[in-house]
Amino acid sequence: MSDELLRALDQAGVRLTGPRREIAALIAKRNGHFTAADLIADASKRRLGVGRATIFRLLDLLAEQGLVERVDLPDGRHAYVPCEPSHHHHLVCVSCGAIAEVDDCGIDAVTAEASRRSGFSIESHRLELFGRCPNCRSAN
Amino acid sequence: MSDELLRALDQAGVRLTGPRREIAALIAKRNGHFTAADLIADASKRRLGVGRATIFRLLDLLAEQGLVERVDLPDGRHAYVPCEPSHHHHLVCVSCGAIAEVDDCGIDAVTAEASRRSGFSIESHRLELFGRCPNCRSAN
DNA sequence: GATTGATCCGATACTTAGTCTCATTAGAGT
DNA sequence: ACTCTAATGAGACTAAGTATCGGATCAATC
Ligand SMILES: [Mn+2]
Ligand SMILES: [Mn+2]
Ligand SMILES: [Zn+2]
Ligand SMILES: [Zn+2]
Repeated sequence: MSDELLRALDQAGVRLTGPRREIAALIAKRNGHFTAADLIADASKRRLGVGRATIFRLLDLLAEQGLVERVDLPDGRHAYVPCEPSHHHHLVCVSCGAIAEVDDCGIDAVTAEASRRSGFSIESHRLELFGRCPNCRSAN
Repeated sequence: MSDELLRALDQAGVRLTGPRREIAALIAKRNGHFTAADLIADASKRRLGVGRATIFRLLDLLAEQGLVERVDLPDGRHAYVPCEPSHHHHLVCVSCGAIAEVDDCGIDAVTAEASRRSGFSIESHRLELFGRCPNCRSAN
């Protein structure tokens, strides 16, 4: 349900407008990752009158709040996934686009080692794992 | 020097054309990451007559050969870094754009654990580390 | 060194993602 | 209900990237 997104937006002190409710519903209805273009297509299919720019604006806002996270697909597309606001990483199914979240399982040791070897101080990292989800594994 | 790129291209069995030599030289002259737009600007500044499309085409080709790798910057831009063809990851200096390469230091354990928890089979991963290089650390 | 054919080229048109501006609307606190 | 500001949709605009195509050029062969 989109209630979660809306509640979090309310929390963030921004207005709960009509278009935002509608777009949030579209996002909630999706599974796996989606692009801005997907949402724009959804919206126009349902004849919601929301403007293109409004969708980009809401995605930015949600990303700032950590409610949605940007994923760079291997093919170069920019997608988003609905998200817990805490730090974690994403498993992306290359077959169906399903997403699983994993929290840090040992990454900190890796970054510490990389820092030691390179002399860099590490401020942030991005780890994306690509593979096949349980469904797609058994389906084939 | 760009000789390394050219040798590798030759190895790959493609033609060593004039434009490719010139673009390779531009890449070799860069340090840190660069975007297609950077190269296009470099080329036009030097009045090389190379076409925009040729630059995109060579970047694709180099990326296929693993001589250059695409990095998705935190701000969403697509950049490239000159690269060893073997698997490894990149440390990106958020201040000056310098790059260091680190090979797998314990990532496999992380992906194995993520796979166990999620049921995904993991086929590939992408790890990017962002921070400050030794130069930029001491410069401030 | 000339011939030749596939590869590669630049020009140009096109598509798509994303941003910006601005006049109008509508949310939320009073 | 009133008000003031945040947010909206329309549309122009920019920038990234792709597709097409006739002409140039590389490199293998003779
Ligand atoms: Mn997430
Ligand atoms: Mn590299
Ligand atoms: Zn799947
Ligand atoms: Zn630096």
